[in-house]
Amino acid sequence: MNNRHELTIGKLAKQAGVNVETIRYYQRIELINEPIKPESGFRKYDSNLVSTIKFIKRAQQLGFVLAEIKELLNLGEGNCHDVKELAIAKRRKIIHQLKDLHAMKKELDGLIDACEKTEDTPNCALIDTLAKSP
Amino acid sequence: MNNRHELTIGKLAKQAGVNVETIRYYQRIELINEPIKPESGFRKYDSNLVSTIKFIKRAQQLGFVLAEIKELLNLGEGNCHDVKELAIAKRRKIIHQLKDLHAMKKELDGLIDACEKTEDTPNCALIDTLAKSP
DNA sequence: CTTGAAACCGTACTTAACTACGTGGTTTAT
DNA sequence: ATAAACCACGTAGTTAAGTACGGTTTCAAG
Repeated sequence: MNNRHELTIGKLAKQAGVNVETIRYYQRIELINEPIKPESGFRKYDSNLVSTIKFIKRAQQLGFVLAEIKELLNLGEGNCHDVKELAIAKRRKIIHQLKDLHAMKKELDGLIDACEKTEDTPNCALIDTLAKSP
Repeated sequence: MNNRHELTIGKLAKQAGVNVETIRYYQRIELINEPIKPESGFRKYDSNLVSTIKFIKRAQQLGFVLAEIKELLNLGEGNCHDVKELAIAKRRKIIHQLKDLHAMKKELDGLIDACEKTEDTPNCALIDTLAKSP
């Protein structure tokens, strides 16, 4: 689908919706790898990196830190034994987050609903509910 | 259920599972408010703050930053008009996160499944899938 | 009533994740 | 072929969210 071609760092950054400096930062911490620099000229980036960077950004919004995202990105490599362990751990974490988010959404639904019906501010049960999630 | 009583900052921290300094930090940024100091003696904290702090910690794990959490905590106050706006925006965000997490979980399920069946590492589609989520 | 653990307080340090900056090289549009 | 725009690289600065620390005060147990 995606015509894969080569990009300069600037194009890559624009397409991925991040700053050029961010990409250079990701390279420095080895989250993505820096293409070798040709004897003369600029480095060329494969356009599939656009997806990778977008993935990183979304994963961050979901509460993953870059170190974890690095692991996620490496899941495809390495042998299955290790991959499975890691994947299961990640999944556990995600299931937990899903549970919490559901609870939070339900509370917000209730809050919004109550607001719809009355001028009276419902005393917020949101905190207690979420706090007792283990 | 929870016998509500007064705690010192140290007890509060221990019960909430955070550092004393963290509580003092939350006070500084006005995420929670500092009880007035009695003419003589230590400040006393209401035990319901335990829930509040646990809530903060969970919300952070869900990707909310302290500024947003502050808003969430204030949802109960203020008039219903504002509350509703905020709550709806938060809910939208949460729904979005739920969607992403579901997608991620499904990918991991697939990865784990593939690992179960073969020694062959399945080439990870996770990135592409997540990346195209708007 | 003393002494050791906590609380208080202000300030400074740390880590993660960028973002900016300056100097110099390369490319491209005119 | 030359200026504007962009890339390379190293270093420095920023913001959020704590964490540490050092001196003083206060409480509580023996």
